[in-house]
Amino acid sequence: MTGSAPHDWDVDAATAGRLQQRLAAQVRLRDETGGTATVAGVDTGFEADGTVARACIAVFSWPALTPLTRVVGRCPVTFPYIPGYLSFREMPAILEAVDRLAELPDLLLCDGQGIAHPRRLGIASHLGVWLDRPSIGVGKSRLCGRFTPPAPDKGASAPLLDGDERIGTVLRSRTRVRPLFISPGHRVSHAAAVDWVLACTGRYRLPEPIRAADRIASGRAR
DNA sequence: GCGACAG
DNA sequence: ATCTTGTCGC
Repeated sequence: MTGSAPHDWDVDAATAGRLQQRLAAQVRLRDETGGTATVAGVDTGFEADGTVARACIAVFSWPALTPLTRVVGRCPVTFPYIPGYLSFREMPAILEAVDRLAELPDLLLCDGQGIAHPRRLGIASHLGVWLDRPSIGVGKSRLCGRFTPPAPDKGASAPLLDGDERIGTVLRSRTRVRPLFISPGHRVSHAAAVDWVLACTGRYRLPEPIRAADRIASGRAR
């Protein structure tokens, strides 16, 4: 469907790191989400004792946010969990799910980081570049970067910094909840990334598309 | 050498 | 991520 080299997943951490550096150079931070008509949530869970990765992509219409379709992809796990290399563990299953989509969503909200990553290629950026699609990283906790806690009110935010470089936004998606770590994945700006997350968030901490994907990926819904 | 560390 | 009951708070 998209992508390129067949086996960029069967590598060791050192090779994966070089691959991340190379792909990070392709990330664009200009907002290109203008004509968005569909927004998808992407999340991965595990089954068979953590032996198999199960990814779900839940697609919604925009701006009505009506559920349109959802697909699931599975793949044997071949890469261990190493902070900073998450995409090499989960992307194979995500791409299996992508293959089951009739058409690519206009915008992808991924569970995990975008450029808020040591080499600026968290899973949201990796997927966005791979599919050449706008993507946003929605992390439930911090991987790297420094920040001052944002005010407790919904919408309050603080920049996530790595030295003097801005790599994301620490965002209070709901009043008095633990903040989310938002960062551009690909073809989205910092500001647009935050706007999209807030626009897709309803009564809960996580945006609806990700919640929907999460319920299925984690195996507690169908 | 000593912490930190997405899911 | 996943293993797990009750429990605290809105």
